[in-house]
Amino acid sequence: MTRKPKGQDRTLGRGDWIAAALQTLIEEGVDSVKVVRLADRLSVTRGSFYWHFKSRDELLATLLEAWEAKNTQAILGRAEHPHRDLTSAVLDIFALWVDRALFDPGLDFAIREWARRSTTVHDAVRRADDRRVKAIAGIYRRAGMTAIDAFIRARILYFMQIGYYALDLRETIEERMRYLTPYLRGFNGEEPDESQVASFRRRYLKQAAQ
Amino acid sequence: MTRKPKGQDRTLGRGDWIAAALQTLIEEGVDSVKVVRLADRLSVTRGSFYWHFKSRDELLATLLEAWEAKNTQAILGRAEHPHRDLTSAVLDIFALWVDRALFDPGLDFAIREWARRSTTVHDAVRRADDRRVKAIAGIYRRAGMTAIDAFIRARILYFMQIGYYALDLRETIEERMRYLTPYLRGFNGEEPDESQVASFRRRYLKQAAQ
DNA sequence: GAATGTCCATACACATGTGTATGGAAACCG
DNA sequence: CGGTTTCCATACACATGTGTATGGACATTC
Repeated sequence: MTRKPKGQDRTLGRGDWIAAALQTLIEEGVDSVKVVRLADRLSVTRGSFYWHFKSRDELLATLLEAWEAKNTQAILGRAEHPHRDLTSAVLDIFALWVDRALFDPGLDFAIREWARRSTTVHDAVRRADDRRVKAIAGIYRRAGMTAIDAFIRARILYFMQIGYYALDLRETIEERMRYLTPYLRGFNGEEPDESQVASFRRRYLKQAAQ
Repeated sequence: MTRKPKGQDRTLGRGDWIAAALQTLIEEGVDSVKVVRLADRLSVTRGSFYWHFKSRDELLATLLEAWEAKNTQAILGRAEHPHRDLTSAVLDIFALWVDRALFDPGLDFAIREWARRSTTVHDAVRRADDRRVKAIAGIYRRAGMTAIDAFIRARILYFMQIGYYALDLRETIEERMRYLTPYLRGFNGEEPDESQVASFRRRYLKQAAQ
């Protein structure tokens, strides 16, 4: 067994196990995050795992922390950033839903599914959802709505998107870009500025083409 | 072993296994629908199961059929029924979301979670979602909207509710009844008739109190 | 009331999963 | 270059799960 500390087949670290576990979590759910399978995937035996981790539970706790630290920030950052009008603010949130580099729905949903069977995870998800909805409500508040209307509109926007992921429709970018205007009309209760919609559409269709 | 064909501890049938499996499915997900555990739950051994079913897969297929045959009908029935105005039609849909006797979100969501790991189930869920959205779109069509606007509003209403279940908020009926008016305003883009809202609220708060 | 059918217990073979104990090879460090 | 540390293989004990084979107890039927 040759050791190459910085080569291709260098030795494994906690990070490698976590990365493999995150992918399995997203693709197959928590129940499929098994130590044996990860070992197979990484082409080592379980002996390695139990050197890096105390137990499977410790790995799972780490996965939750990784999600908590990362996935909510994208939403908060965009929602709290000041915008010149309501349309551009909501389009900025839409960008999260179509750009996987900004927000990973697979991870978010895998955690959410896990949350249904673990109170610890459930509580963590609830805190995250609260923060996200509050941040989006700020957009409608700044557009001049009452606190309650802003809160409800934020819920509709956010819940609808979570529902979209729950449905697991697997539409193409083109399909998703088709109905931007009626969505904005539905969410905001006002007619959107078509030039902003068009430029948003162009931008993400081009990005997807790359 | 005493046999009492019509007594309390009568002999088991397929239906008993299916009922137990459905409950486990809802409470713990497909991955927890194990033959051993069902046998424990029913206080028999697995020998009984393999008399009634060929395999675990056969049981799972039966669960999907049970859902397909039942849970979509509630939505279609309410949505296709004619109403005197938009508010009453949408309130009639709302009733589905608050009354577990009409629509079982737990079952629906358990199936949806299962669908993420089985293409057969995924296809079945997709067909059901299509029919549901089309039916709700009919409500907005009859209220005079264009086909596209009706379709998008139906999506927002339906997706938002699926998202609500995905969030697994566990609110009380009182909390859920609090924001009816702003929800209707958000969904329909018009001011709801407050007397209709009030009577809806009274009706379901009273029902919950029983 | 003997044969048949219905429902379930028991025992067996096998697969997959967790966690522990132990030792061994490469890398690092003095 | 000998000792220590780092990382992993191997072997073992145990738990949980599926599916099969077989026989036994009760009920039904003729």
